[in-house]
Amino acid sequence: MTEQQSSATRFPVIVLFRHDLRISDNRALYAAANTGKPIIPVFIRDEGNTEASRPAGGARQWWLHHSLAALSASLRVLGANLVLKRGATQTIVDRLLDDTGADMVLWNRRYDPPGVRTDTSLKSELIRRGISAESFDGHLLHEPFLFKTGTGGFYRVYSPFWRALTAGPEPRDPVPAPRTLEPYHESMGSQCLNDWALLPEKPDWAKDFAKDWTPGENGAQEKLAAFLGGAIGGYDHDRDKPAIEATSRLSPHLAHGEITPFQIWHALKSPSLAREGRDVDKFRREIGWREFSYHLLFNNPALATKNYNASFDGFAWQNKADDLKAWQQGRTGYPIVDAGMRQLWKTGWMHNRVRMITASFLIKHLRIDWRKGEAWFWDTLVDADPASNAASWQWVAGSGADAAPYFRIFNPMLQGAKFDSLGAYVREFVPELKNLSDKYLHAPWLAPENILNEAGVVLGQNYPHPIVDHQAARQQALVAYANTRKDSPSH
DNA sequence: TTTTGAGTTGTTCGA
DNA sequence: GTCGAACAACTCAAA
Repeated sequence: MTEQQSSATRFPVIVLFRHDLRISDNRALYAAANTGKPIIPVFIRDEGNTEASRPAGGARQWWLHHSLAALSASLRVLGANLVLKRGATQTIVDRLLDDTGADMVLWNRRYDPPGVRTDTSLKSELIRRGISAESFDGHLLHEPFLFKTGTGGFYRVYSPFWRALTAGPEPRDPVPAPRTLEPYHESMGSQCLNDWALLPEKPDWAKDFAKDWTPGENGAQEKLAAFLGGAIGGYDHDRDKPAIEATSRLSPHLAHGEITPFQIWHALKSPSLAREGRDVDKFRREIGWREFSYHLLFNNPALATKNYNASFDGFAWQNKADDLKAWQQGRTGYPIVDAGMRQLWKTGWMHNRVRMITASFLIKHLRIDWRKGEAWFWDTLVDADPASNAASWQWVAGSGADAAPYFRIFNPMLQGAKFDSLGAYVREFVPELKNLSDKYLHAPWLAPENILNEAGVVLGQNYPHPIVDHQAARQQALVAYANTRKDSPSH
């Protein structure tokens, strides 16, 4: 070995972690390990300004704390120490390069607009200075900047998007976790995770989260294995029933990159699942919706703040503060809505079907701007995702790409009766109604006085009267929508 | 260029 | 009780 080669191998390589908190199927980490160089894994908390990233909401911060602890432990087993830093990405990286003499920086790509901006500028700056900088896939099966319609645009409708995605080359296989990492022995002055104060105190509203969730890569793999070994068998049939554990619950793990869509895709090809073809297809399409949401966000950076369809800009929102508060606290008087909002607050997650019901209620029954709902979900969901959250709220509002028609207004009583017919979901999260019979559970105000008495329900005291009348609210929403269409410039 | 078929998740009304 | 139509056109994506 020449003098030059041996000195080249001595320079460490920096691996940036962001929302890819895993060691398996981590192509940046894998590539770093293959260089044989000492490795410095770094997580930079770059939340000083919204130009760099949308600051994590409270529930995501709780998750992030535990996920970083898990990642740190996994890396230590491999021989590397995770370095925690806080500040602007470029500044921190510059300092690390100066301090260590590292000549290579690797990371996995982000697709949210601030992340893209930050990483694009970082890469060009590093390359300009002769530092080797490379990024890898992992967060998405498709690269939004490569994925185009036949005429060169981006997809605005899900079905053609999905057809094109599945007609393309089979997604790559996952790469394994590195067996070992070459340690870097200098102290890097890592900050202390506890000092970041990511966990809530006084009150500790996340105290029940750990009953449902195990943040980290191991937790993610356990959830996947449990799902593929069980619930996927009834996925097509039961996934809309919130009382049944019929969904994968992988969303927070995906949001933090503790598992990749490549790993999920690969696992779905297992021969043991061959008999569940229909359910597997259905689940794959949900992965597809996550991809589509990122596709939309990548091509519409303001997806979380601006109506995708500008003809909604003139919509007459009511935005009553009391109504918003009642919705957030699960006190609307509509049991299925309240159950959902309380599940969200208690567990940091809400069943997908109920997300649609609660979102529809906020937007159409209360006529509160979808952005206020999006912001609440962003703050309270452990799986809050910049793409899925924004795209889904716009979908419900009717303002999004390939959105639900505006006149599609969920009826909370019907939805409750249809998808929580036995009432187990409502009874779990709205216990004050638990003794009410199925017949009135989704519309307690219709129950005769004696039935309410027997169930211990006193409307207006231990459970609210409905804050709006369904029929009237529906009519008003349709009128507001019709007026918007009349006023919109395109008409 | 034009045409064509299609488009996650619903509700209500009236026959 | 069941069923089909109306609700709104609009625009996308590919042939």
